[in-house]
Amino acid sequence: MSGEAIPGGRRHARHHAKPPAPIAQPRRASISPLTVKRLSLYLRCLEQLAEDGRATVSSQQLADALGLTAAQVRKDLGYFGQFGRRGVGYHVDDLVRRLRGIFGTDEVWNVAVVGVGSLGRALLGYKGFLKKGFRLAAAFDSAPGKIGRTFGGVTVRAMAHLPSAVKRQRLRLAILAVPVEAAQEVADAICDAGIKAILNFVPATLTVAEDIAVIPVDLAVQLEQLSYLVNAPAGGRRAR
Amino acid sequence: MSGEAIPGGRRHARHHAKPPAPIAQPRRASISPLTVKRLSLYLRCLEQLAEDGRATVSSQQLADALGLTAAQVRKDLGYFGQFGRRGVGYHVDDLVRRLRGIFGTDEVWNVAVVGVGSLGRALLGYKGFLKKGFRLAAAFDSAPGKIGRTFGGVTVRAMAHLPSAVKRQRLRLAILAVPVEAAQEVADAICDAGIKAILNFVPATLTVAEDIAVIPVDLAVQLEQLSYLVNAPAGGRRAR
DNA sequence: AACTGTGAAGCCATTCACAGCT
DNA sequence: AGCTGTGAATGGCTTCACAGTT
Repeated sequence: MSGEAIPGGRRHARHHAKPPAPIAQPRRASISPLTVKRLSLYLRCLEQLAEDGRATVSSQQLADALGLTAAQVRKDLGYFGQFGRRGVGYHVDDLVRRLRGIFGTDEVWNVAVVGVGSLGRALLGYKGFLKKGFRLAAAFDSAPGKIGRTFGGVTVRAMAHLPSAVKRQRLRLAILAVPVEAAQEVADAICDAGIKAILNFVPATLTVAEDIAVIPVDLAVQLEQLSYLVNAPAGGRRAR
Repeated sequence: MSGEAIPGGRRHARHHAKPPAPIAQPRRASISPLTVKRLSLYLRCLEQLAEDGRATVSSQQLADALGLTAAQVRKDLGYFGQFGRRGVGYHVDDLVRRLRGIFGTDEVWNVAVVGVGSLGRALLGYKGFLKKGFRLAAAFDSAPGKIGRTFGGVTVRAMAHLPSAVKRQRLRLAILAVPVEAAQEVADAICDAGIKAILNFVPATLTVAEDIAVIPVDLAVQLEQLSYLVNAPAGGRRAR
């Protein structure tokens, strides 16, 4: 009811490589979500390395830092181009730039926070997003008592203002943090307003159009994963 | 590098079914984390169905509600026992009970919140965890200004009290929400105190003993996944 | 000598398809 | 007839292993 059959479009004419590759954002061809998730971890790690002043890093070092294999690091990066230099490794600053290009976070994305309960407020107060290329730039709620109040420098507006804000502020991402009863209705409004992707903190499965991306973050589910692991007689531990 | 080589034991002499099967928590044999995650979603969905007064549900209906296939639902459940009745489906209340047994959440788990910044406070204020079997029962911080204050009915204590609280309150899970610089140090303290699993909100990879489970929840990473999907010229949308 | 990039192999997860209950 | 439980087939992700580059 959501992970629809993928269009499965034919695409991607493979033009053969160029040695170091010109700019970021090269070929594409439906990359696994697992790969994309690891890409985020590579980026986070590389940003740390850059801050520490490291110039280059090998796939093995990256793998060790994240609990992966060197081959996997190379393969993941290989889907997007040839970013390394044989015998040398990857240039940290360069790879950071390329990864940001892949995510689009070389430019700042404005993000809407919809639902300003305690979680929404906590997110508005977190200053770490900007460094990663995300600015929580607008907040919406339906409670009259919240509208007009300011959290983390952002003034809460009525839901009715969402569509115009989407255009004016070029909002493409929304963080959904409303009560579970309201979730689907609000999600519909968000999509109608022109938002392209939703980070869903609500413990409910949203039904949205095919071209809207949704990533669920259900904290109770995460705790359950943990209690399973602790409860399990045998079996694997999780990484990190 | 984490998902250790599996024992791979031969086991499970197939003793032919017992109609409804005795109690929950039957066989086990290193289940995929992906399966465990879906199990949480089944449970969430079933709890909703139970609230709505539904008596039975088929694998197809469950699959439709979550964007999966009926075969996958049956296979996932099949790892843990024979919970359904052919020709009928699954009894909702029964399956809820069995799934809770698998997660261990038929009893309430006390959880420690370590780091009472805005995110920690928001979590302490969220009342939805208890219904899922988790009680945020203790909070710790190192800032003198926070110690003694109460959030969501929980009084913040100094980190030094963690070890005794672990024993007294039988804390096995901790939510880590401290600043990134302190994360590894605090994680070490948490593990020393006897905590068995960590929900890690800090954007850093923790190094912990093999027998400690860690599940990372990096919100910037999640936003990056979304921006990738929106940025991507072609390719799949995510579910939910 | 060090290290990347990448086909091929291996492994794991999902889907298929159907036997077996109700 | 309806629906589960599960081997077998399929498909996808990861690891291997090595050619290629610095």
